[in-house]
Amino acid sequence: MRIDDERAGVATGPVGPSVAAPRGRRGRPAPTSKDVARVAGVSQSTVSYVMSGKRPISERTRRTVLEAIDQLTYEPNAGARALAGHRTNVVGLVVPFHNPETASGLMAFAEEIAVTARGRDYDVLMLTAAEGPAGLARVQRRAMCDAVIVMEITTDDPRAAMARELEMPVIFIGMPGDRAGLHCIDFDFETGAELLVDELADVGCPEIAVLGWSQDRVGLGINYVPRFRTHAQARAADRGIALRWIDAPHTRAGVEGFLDAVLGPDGGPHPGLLTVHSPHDLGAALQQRGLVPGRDLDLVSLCTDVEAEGQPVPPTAVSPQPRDVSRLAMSWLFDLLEGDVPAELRLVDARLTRRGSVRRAG
Amino acid sequence: MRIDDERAGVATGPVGPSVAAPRGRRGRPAPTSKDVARVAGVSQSTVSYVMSGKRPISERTRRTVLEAIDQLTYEPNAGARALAGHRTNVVGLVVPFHNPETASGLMAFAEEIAVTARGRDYDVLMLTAAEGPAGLARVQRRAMCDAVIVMEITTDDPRAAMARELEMPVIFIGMPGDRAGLHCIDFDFETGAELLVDELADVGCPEIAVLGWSQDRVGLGINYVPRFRTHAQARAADRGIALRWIDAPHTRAGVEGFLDAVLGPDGGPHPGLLTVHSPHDLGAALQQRGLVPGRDLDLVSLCTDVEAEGQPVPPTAVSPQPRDVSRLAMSWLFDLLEGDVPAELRLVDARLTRRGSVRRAG
DNA sequence: TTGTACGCGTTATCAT
DNA sequence: ATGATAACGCGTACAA
Repeated sequence: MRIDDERAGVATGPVGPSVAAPRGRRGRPAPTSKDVARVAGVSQSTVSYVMSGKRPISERTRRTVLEAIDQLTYEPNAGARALAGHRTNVVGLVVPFHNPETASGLMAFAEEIAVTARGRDYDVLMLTAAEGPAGLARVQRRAMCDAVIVMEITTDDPRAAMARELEMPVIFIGMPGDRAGLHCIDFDFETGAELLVDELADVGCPEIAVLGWSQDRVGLGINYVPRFRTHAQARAADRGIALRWIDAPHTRAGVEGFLDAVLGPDGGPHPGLLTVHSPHDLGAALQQRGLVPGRDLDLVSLCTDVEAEGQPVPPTAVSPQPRDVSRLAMSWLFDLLEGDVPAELRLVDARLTRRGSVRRAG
Repeated sequence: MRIDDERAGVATGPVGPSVAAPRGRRGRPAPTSKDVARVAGVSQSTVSYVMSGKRPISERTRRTVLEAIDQLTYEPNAGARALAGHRTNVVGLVVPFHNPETASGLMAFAEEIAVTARGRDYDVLMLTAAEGPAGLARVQRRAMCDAVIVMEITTDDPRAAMARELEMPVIFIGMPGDRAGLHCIDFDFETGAELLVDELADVGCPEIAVLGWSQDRVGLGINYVPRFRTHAQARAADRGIALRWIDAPHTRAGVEGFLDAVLGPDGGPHPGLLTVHSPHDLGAALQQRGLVPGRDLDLVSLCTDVEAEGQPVPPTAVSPQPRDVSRLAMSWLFDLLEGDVPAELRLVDARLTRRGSVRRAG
């Protein structure tokens, strides 16, 4: 089919047969468990028990019922089920939509959560961070989900107090300053920082220059920002090497400014470079200056494996593992839904992946 | 609070008072409309009618009821409401999680949809494209939402047939080859292509080189890819200028290969450049070669305003306007929920924004 | 203008 | 091992 001929107007008129077949009370209504019961020749409660497995059913009736379900393509009405069962089979996910910088990371989180949820017949309600703590209260009072996952926690997050009040399980990805009574899961940024600093220190860098987060991002109060920084600095001090930390925006200009500030004279020694940005811009800027990581200088990065391997010179890096974090959060969430689990902090291990952007001895 | 001292183990133990206060039947259950009725001294149905406005209520009782609602912080139980009212106040959103390239665009779509939904007291159920057509059938049979928005439609999309079967409104962002009976909304990529080609033709470029989508992306069968390409080529032919189209992956190497192939000799004339990628990499590669758009050559781009303005030399561009498309989709969706609206194609206007990356005459 | 009563489709508690 | 039946909380037709 060619589309050329249909672009006459910007708002094209009616197309196809739907004008004649108005949407509405077309087709039959969705089958109910009552229908299944009738077809299978059993009572409605038996259908329910076959589905839930909450009481022994003879193999014969079980098959009959399952066949009827299959034949009618029956699926339980979510509202009715929630009303009677006090369970929605839905998890809320509070998405921090601001900041396009981390969009691909957020998508990784969200996808993993959605897929994991479906794997246990759960669905995901997408909530916006803009609703704040009130949003959490709302979904609980309306009984729209059984639990909530909240991403991008700030040190002074107002949702922490709300989470403590709620009767519904809440899992924080990230952590507020005071996490008493909260279920928090996060990547081990502390160890990550140490691994990266160590990697540069081990090859004899006399100095480390860190390209940190933009001021905007620091201003948000995301908890892992100071966590990473503090530990990087502490480890550098332990190793007896200087560390220069420069926050810069996630732009071409930001990266250039950083390099201008930290690179030594041409031909001279360069400091070890550590970036918490996507290595994309930094890599391009270095290339432009004719500097190749692993040959002319040493570079390590805090970035996902996907980001690292998309680079011309993939950097040695620590990945914050969004997918692992999500999976762990979901499995914890399901445990919480089944029984009581003490509030605690769970950290996902940091690991360094070497990719040859550091000049290793030997 | 310092976190240093708590990193002893990777999985830290219980923290805070929640160990003593197990989650469970704490607090009271959410108030019901019956509770509101009792407090307000009216019948339950009156409460319902006050909320829906579906019958006249005396100002006095209305106030009393609203006060009771406020006092109890009552919110209607979503399951019960859906069961009785045959309406969920939820819209499904099918998110195409694959391809990290367009993550920031997807987030823009999703955020706009979520915010618009909340503006009318709707929520958003996040569905994965991985469920395919069956996912649409599922949410309808379970009565989990009142309508669905599907993004990233391919020319031969299997969800099109399903959408025609469903009783629930479905809005496609993008369009399949045969859109009879479907409600589709999309950006006017055809006009966008023409505007971009014209812009280069108008300043006398003897030739245009297009940096197209990666083969991966082309292979997905996203409908706007051939739409854009066909119209760009046709318009170039109309204008009597040559157009070279080169598909390349969204990487540094892809961009370099493109430039190597199309740029003229040093000092010689360069073709007008048109990129459908984010202009980020192309801009960097040009800069590295000492070429400044608007001074040494002409460059136009198909990218969002945010992407354009994040560049050192913001390119003249046509934005696919993800937010406008989302808003329009939602307003159309609400119309569909209120009554019958004929199936049609709605296109969002293409506009060119000049930013000085093209050497204009005069 | 307001109250009464039934039904929505499940789950879960009684019986048998 | 299975069948009646009572909630669950809200919307709405019917009565008053």
